Amino acid sequence: MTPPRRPHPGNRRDENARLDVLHAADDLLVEHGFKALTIEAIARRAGVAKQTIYRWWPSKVDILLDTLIEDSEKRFPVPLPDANVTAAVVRDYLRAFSRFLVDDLAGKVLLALMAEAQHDPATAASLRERYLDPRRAQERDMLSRGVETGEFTPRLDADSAMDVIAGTLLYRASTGSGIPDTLLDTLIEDVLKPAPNM
Amino acid sequence: MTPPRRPHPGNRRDENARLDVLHAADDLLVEHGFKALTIEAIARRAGVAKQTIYRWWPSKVDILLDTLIEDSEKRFPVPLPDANVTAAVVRDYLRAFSRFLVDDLAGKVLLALMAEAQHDPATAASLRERYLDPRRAQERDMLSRGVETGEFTPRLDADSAMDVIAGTLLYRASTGSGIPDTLLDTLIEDVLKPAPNM
Amino acid sequence: MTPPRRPHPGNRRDENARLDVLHAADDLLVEHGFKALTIEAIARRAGVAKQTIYRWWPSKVDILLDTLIEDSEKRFPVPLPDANVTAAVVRDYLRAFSRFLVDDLAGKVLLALMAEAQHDPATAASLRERYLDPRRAQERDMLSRGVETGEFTPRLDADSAMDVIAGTLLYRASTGSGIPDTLLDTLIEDVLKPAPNM
Amino acid sequence: MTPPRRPHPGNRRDENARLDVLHAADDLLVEHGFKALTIEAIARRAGVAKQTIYRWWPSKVDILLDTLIEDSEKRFPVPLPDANVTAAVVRDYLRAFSRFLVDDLAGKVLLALMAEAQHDPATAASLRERYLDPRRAQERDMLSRGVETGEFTPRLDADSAMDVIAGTLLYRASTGSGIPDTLLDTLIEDVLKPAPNM
DNA sequence: AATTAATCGAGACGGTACGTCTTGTCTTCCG
DNA sequence: CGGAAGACAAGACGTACCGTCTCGATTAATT
Repeated sequence: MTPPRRPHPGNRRDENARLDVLHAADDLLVEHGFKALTIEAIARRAGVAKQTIYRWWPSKVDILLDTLIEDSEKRFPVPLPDANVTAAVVRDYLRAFSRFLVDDLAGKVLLALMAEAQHDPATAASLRERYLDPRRAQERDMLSRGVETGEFTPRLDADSAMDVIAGTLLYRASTGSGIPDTLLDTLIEDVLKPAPNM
Repeated sequence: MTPPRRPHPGNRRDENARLDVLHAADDLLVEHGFKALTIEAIARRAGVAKQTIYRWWPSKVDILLDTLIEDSEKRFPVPLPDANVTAAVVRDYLRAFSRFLVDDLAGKVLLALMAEAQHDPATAASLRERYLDPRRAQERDMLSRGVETGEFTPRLDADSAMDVIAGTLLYRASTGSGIPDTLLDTLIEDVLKPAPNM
Repeated sequence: MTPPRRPHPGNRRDENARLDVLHAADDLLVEHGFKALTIEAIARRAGVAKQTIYRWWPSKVDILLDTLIEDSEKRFPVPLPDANVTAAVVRDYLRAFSRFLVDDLAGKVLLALMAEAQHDPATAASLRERYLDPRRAQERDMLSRGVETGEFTPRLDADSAMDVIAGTLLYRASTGSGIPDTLLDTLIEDVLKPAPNM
Repeated sequence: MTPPRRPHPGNRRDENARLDVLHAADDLLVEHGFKALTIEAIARRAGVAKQTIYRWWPSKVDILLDTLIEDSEKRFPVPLPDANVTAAVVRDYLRAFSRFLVDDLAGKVLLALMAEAQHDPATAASLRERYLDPRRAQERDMLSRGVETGEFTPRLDADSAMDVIAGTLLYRASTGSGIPDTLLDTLIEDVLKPAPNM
């Protein structure tokens, strides 16, 4: 009588449901903003029962984190640990990051999560553990190697330097100001102080 | 029947009610976070009717903005337009700003509003118009005068330079990392490039 | 600058305000029903301050009672105590009452107050004291004199007989069934049993 | 966290909640009157969420109607269509109705709904469709059969006769006058005119 | 004439209830 | 057992009235 909405794969986790939820959350965030991103709305849009969401994700923040981690890795991977860290490599990485924040719809997810982290300690913890800290470790490593090879001579430690750069880019992106190449280049010059033979 | 709990000032706005709401909102934000900052909770805590809040504030964000504007002016006023802008003046101003963000409970209001602005365009507009833009205009003016007198020789325009500094400080504060004086000093050195006779 | 809204008669009660309130209440009841008859709506419509209403009337029910008493006296006065009570006199009185209930907008006020009396004991008391009891006393007297002169030979006492007649008419009016003359005539015949030489 | 106060039967309607609401509404009406019968109060008393009430009942009137219909059927059922309609049967039915109105707490529900119907057309429609019309149809049938068998010889049609009787009884009950047996008996005599061999 | 006293329109106030929405939990039934 | 469906208790949303109050103006009667 009732048409089967979706083939149930039995007692294994339904990969279709998982993807539907991820996409629904992403779409809702982009289309209607974080305020409209309720569990009910996601379930409605994904054609999924609320319980299915609660079963697999502790909160809507974790849904976004899942998509953010996947997308970040695709859009602006940190250069591999064994790569040669030249000034150009770092600049390209930061440009990719800037484009992710400003032009990429997936970048909105990061901005939204950064904001939500300010409102909710649990989000702050998840975001830090699953996203910020791992990436920062890679970035710190990248910069450190650049410093070791004399490519950069920053006055700040690698972590603080990354805070200056990331903080500036996030601030510009979050206020909708955009990030011109000249701004980023000057920032790299002033903070990282690359060797003149760049 | 019910004893009057507070003298009604008639058909003029009740200053007591206004202050009670402001303080209640502030306290709730600090004690229980932005998530607990509901109109109902503010009304309950302030001993005020919900309608009194809706009558005078379009949203809870505007309540926070009212407290933020007052507190900012008290805690870290921008140096007056006719003041002599030395490197020390700028450094002191930025230190006051840093302390506001890190140590002052009122600083949490700014961080919360920055976050909420990311979630809600209306908040973004209010925050920009009533707080960020006016202060930025003063700060830009401050820096520009310092540049004119040769006190600073930044490679960036005054606005971008302020974005770097503010973005960095806000990022550090929002992640709970703290803002050591050495970080701020180096940031000033690298970005604003003060004259050596500082 | 501001045009004077209404000439104040000074420290005497403003008769215009009184009439405006009465008419506003009446109009609102007829146009939008009892549910829309709020003090705020009356004040709004009458162009009067709420306090002016609360100063002179204990409740909105008393406003309606004021209009009801005036209108009833005009539309269907009880025959004077010294009048000769013939069957025709009684029938004419009851027909006037029926018309008041069914056709007259003022009759809606009585139906509304009867209903409200069921919901609110204070209304029941006011309605009884200021309206029902005085009229019933006159009606009882009217019937009693008709019985004394042999015009009627009811099996019930005057009060119960009036309850049957009034109850029936109010029920028909309140259900919107209307009150045909034949129904009223038969009711008089069966209950009051007038002398055959009517 | 919160211990389950009641076993959840899942996605089927919770019969316990339904009964709790019905009883809470009934109790509140009897104890504090119609004015205190708010959805919030019912929910509070029943230990039920407001949404649960709004999910199943369009308005508080429909809650009362549910209880009224059940109680009426129990307390004073109309004699079955195939029963022999003697004067005694009709008198007993009307006495049960009178007792329901005067002595039974459930009778207050009918009086309250009759009153509310006067204030609110939607209530009038519901009350008529779900209660008054069905019962009246049965009563009309009862009387008609009594007339056909010569048990009664009323001057009025069955419907009008019932209006006289019901109107009188409701009026007496609503004014708190009570309904003595002699009043009811005389009313039956005068209006229905039963055959003398009663 | 100056003062006093009451009325008036206006509207702020602390409350309560409205009907809607979302939360996270729980239960049923189907595949 | 996973998943769709959806009932449930809880509680916030923003609005409408309640009845009380205070304001500043206006006007009549009393100094």
